[in-house]
Amino acid sequence: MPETTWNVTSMPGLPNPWLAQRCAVTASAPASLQELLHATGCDAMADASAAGFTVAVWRTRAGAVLLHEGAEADTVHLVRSGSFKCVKTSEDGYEQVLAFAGAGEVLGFEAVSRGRHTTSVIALEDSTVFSLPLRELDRWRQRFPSLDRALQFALSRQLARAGDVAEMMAAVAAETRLARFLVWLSASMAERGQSPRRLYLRMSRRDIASLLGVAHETVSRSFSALADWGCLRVANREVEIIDEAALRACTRGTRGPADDGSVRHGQAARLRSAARANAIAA
Amino acid sequence: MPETTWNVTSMPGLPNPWLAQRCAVTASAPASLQELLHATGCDAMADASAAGFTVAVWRTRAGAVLLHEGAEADTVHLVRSGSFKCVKTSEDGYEQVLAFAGAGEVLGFEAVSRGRHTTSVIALEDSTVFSLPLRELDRWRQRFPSLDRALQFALSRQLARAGDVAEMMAAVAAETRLARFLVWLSASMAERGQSPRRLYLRMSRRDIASLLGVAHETVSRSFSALADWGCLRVANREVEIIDEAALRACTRGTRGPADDGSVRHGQAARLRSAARANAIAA
DNA sequence: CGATCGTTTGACGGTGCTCAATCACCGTGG
DNA sequence: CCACGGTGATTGAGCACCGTCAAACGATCG
Repeated sequence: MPETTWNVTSMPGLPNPWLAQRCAVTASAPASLQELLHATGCDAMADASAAGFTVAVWRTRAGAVLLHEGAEADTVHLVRSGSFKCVKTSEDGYEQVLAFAGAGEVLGFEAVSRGRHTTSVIALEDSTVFSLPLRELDRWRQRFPSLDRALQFALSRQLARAGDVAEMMAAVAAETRLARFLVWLSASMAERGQSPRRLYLRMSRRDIASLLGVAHETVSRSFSALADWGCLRVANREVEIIDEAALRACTRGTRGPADDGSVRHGQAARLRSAARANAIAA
Repeated sequence: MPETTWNVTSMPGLPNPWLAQRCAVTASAPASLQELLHATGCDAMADASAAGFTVAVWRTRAGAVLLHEGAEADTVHLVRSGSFKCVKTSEDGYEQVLAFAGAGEVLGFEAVSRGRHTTSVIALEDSTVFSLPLRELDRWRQRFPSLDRALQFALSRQLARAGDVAEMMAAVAAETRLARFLVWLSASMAERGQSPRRLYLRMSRRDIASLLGVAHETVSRSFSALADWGCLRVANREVEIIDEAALRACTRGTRGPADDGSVRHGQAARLRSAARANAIAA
């Protein structure tokens, strides 16, 4: 299997210059359908007729751009290992992070309806993806019902995750947003069989800030606050959840019920006491 | 065709009492596959073998709950006419709006991966939906490739829309968020062949506020501001876009590029002058 | 070891959230 | 017919939180 490598320093025809970034994506050994199904976490069994059938696998280095916003779409990817961020880059160069994606997640499917990718996808670490050519996809799905089921399952999860992201961004207090993000991340790790307690953040503070819709300094402050309140132990990108109940208490706190007249002033003070109360109760 | 009607005043087994709401959903005359395909906006042609094949149609009154968060999922819906809001209800009763959905959009597909619905879906006006039973869906998709294509197309668009929502919520200034929402809504109306200038908002200010992640008073103030700046004419729920260029100017404004050191102070003042500058230029 | 980037912490000012009052709109019932 | 709540929308006032700017520190990599 020849290893093809290419670098894209400029993407002619793209609307804005910020999209031009170095791209380091290489082909790797193809994988069996069985392995793809396993990655999705869907319990579908490989079809009998799938013997010998393989799907292409690509390797991406940390920081590499797997999909370019605005580029023509010919492939859908499914994460095999590693992690990615999905971003929209605006004219002034601001990177809005829409989601983080780990093993089993679909990348680039939005392009099916528009022909072009609506987001850029960037690897947060050295990663591998299954590549499904759009040209063949319909045929493959018809031939291998298990592949079809796995894809529908993954798409469904993608939609659910989009809702989760909105829920994180919608919180009032910055600490609440971060707490929700960490609980979400913890759950994601648990789903993949990793420790829900000890988290290693593959993304920068700035990326987290972008996802949550706050300034990156505020994320830093929120980490410190949650650590002060005894929820976390933070060392750079290593986060340990000390008191899950207290952290979960911090995830509560919305804009309040539509028709409730109760007093609801000083969100930050409320959060502090909530975390403390939970710490004492434990 | 008998018209079956039922009312659900309480949903036993649901985690929280706020989810219990009156539900007024009735069966209507089934529709052809051809009509379903047309609703999606996908250009797939109906299959030859689809003659006589029909899908169930439901009618929902304004305010009715089509899908209950936490309820077991057995159906996927596709909007035929009208509009809906998708909400997550938290323990304290706050309704977080995740999205608004119009004709051609998929409702309830997130449940495929989790078995239960993760959001409630509420009709904003009298509406109709195509109902696709999950039990039959895989079989139908296999028998009618055009149905399959339409569904994939709609799912893809759903994912793209989730990104749009994140983009709206991510903006710094409240006026920017509202401006993005209005531009988005205008584009949605145009896609469906309606006027992109004169908008009738089916949702309340509170719903908009929830989607954008701000207080509903702030939405009201932002409407007034955009009207003052000559972008809009606002009369209750009727909105006319007077100066699209000025409105579009208000959609710009992010947290600024990652590595740019230029001065960026007083977002509100910037917006005012941006809208004015555009108004003068025109 | 210097350069660059990411992270943390501080200070200050502005924006938006909370609370509150008012008005408009609407269906109901006196 | 108009009073009567009820809901939704608008506007104002005060203050808390977070964004902006700035500087220092730490990590990583050449």
